[in-house]
Amino acid sequence: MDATQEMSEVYKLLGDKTRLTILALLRVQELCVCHLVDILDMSQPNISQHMRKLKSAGLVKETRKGQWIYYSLNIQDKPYVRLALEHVPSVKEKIEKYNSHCC
Amino acid sequence: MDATQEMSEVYKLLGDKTRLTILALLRVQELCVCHLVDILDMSQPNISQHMRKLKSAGLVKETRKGQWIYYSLNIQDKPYVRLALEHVPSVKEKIEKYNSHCC
DNA sequence: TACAAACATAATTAAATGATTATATATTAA
DNA sequence: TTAATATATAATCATTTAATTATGTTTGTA
Repeated sequence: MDATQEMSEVYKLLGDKTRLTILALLRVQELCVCHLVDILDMSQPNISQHMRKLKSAGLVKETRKGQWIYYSLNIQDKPYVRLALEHVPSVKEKIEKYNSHCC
Repeated sequence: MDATQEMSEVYKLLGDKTRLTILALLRVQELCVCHLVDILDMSQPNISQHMRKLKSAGLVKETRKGQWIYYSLNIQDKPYVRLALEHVPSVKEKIEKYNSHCC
């Protein structure tokens, strides 16, 4: 797959409001699925499916912490994704209440 | 429509290899439909449909020059689109032969 | 060990999307 | 005015996609 194709595949992933918001949230801090379900008010399987796509594209990575699986950004090597996320409106206020506890 | 939604709509448009290439080509110079048909080796209606989407999202504008309709970028007010296109692999070699004539 | 919680996966469905085919419109040239 | 060229639009079709529903897997806990 050529580079332009790869870029368009990534933009396709950003081309969904839910996923774009998830990535913007993860730019603030790592989060587990239950956080995302709560913040975005969507079903758990729906969030999981989005995370699977993001993960298989290499945009996020996961870390299990006991019962919870935390997702974080994995875009060091994708400067254009970083730039894209820098332009997404702030989501910090959506996230602050989750700083210390899980669901 | 909120700003994040708008951004995701734009990324959805970039999330197609044909359209991403068209935008990269237009970054080099304005082009008419017949150029794009020729360069991308796709059907005229197909290109026209893509141009309609790009135009209705405000990413390109058109100028009629006699028989031909030239498209050009219209992204002065969309810095994140400019940044995105700066990272698309160069398409200059695809375009050079069209500098002076039309189809 | 048994149960509950967190998450993933699979199957299904409805809607959106890209491409094709056919046709219409507008401009230029004979 | 007729024909040809460039482009747009409409209709159709196959594929993809987001979401839901149902079920499976793993981890922690009673």
